[in-house]
Amino acid sequence: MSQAQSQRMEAMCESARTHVDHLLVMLSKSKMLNILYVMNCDPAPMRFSEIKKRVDSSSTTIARRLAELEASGLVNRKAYATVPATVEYTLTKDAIALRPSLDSLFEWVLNRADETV
Amino acid sequence: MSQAQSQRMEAMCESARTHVDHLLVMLSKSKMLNILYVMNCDPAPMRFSEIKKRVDSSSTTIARRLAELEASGLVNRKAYATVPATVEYTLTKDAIALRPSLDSLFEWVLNRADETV
DNA sequence: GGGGCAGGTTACAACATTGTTACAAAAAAA
DNA sequence: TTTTTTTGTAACAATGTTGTAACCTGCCCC
Repeated sequence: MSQAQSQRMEAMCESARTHVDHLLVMLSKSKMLNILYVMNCDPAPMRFSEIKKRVDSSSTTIARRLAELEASGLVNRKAYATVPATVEYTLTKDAIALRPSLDSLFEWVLNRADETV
Repeated sequence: MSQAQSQRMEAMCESARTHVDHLLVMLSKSKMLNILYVMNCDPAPMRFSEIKKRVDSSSTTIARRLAELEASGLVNRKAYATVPATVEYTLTKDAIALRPSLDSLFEWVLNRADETV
């Protein structure tokens, strides 16, 4: 392999690593797993207030997380011009692909919590 | 159901919820998923410096995370009286049960990172 | 006019987390 | 003797994150 190729490959690995890091940092933010989980449990579009209620956090945090998820292409946001406003969130195909992992992760968490009680 | 029973059940749910919360908060800490992942990838006991190198973080953070994992019964710590000190960490049975979830989660992360590159 | 609703945004103070630096201990190596 | 190694810990300043309270937009209802 030429030095140029090797450098390109290193750059690609570097890039992939930062993407992986970015995803992990995002997933590690508070309430992020909670949000993904409640949205995964119910395939129907979910409104802001419903997510907030199920996740049990402040509007600010929920709004921040949803914005981050949208920016990363994991949720779609659809606003309707009703009064009062209606906004629906749905998981994208990419996020739905996370479902088995999250199911299995939460199964583990719940099992563990059961045993610890 | 009597009121007393109902109260007991609520308390249990409450307790389970706090345990779930506690686990999720722990899993959401920085580098936590990274550590669990690198330890899951290699079933052999792993030394502090090796974990630090693979996860790429400061000693302080790695030490804090490992202490938290040990306190939660997810890793075992074994110190040998060698010079200089040797300390080995291994995942407990509980943590190993997390393996399929983590594998699948990281597969998703890596796939997603690939596509985004 | 005043109040309410959904779905936020903004500012800010309080709190939590991070990395850095310095330090330790103990024996072997230089 | 000084350095090196491993595995940390302590203190601290810098940085990041959180919730709260206030506010906003429409429009409808009283």
